[in-house]
Amino acid sequence: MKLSDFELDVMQLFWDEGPSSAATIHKWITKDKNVAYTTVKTIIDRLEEKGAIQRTSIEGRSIIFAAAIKKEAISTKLLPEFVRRFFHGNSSQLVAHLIKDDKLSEEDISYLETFLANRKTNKGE
Amino acid sequence: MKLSDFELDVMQLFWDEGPSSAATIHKWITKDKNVAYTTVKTIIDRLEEKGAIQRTSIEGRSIIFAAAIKKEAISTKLLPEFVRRFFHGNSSQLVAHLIKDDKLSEEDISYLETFLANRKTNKGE
DNA sequence: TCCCATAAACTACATTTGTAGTAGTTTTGT
DNA sequence: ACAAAACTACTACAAATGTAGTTTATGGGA
Repeated sequence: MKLSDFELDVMQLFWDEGPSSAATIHKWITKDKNVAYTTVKTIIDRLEEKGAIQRTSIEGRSIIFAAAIKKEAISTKLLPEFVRRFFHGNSSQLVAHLIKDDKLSEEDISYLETFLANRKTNKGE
Repeated sequence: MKLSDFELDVMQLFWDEGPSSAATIHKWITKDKNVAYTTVKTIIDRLEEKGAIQRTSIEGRSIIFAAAIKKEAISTKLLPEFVRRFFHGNSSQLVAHLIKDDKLSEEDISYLETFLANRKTNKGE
């Protein structure tokens, strides 16, 4: 299943906020960018057609939709592609890049160091 | 500058292999998927129009193109977006994901250890 | 020198994507 | 009970994307 950028942003909300109506999604989306309600509704229609979301119930006249696919299903497919494209398929280069660009806190880095150390320890099992 | 998937794949080759003709790029591309020469040429034309590549010389009747933008310029823009979408904007979650899913090879781990060690050495400057 | 394989340039076209308007319907406040 | 607000379903449309054919010109081998 291929999702566009906008579709992914909407899925984001279903994943993070749970089952929602088009109106609710629209409210969230407009915090970031100004789009008409019908625009969001169209994206939702397309997501339903693609099978990424499904109707779960009705509240008043509003249809409540919920994610029908897991976020991991998408990220697991896109991450390797991303790594392939920009880091020669080498995940460690991505991590190095994050460190270099100061995207990781000292705490994150300590954790990583601990992990690396432990991993070595546990290897001979 | 926004590049499509196919355009990114072609840029990949310019970045990794250096200045090339459309024919050469086509040869490389067809190792992965079967597309007509003209298809690749169209992508190259579009990349040129977008300013992502530029003509550097002519060999016989072939135009040699080369990347006009750095790979980092693209990854630096796309990575945060990717992290935002799939890891709540939290890079450490991405790292955790890589660790959990065993996406780091022995090589990756050595690389990271070296990288982290060097980083420590250079920190107090 | 002359022809042809080949490369560039241009054109084409279906599909996807972002964006939104309109028409019809139903819940709900008064 | 009725009208307004709001929500769905449908339609529209330009731009981007993936894909490739056609036309034209020319570098290079026979």
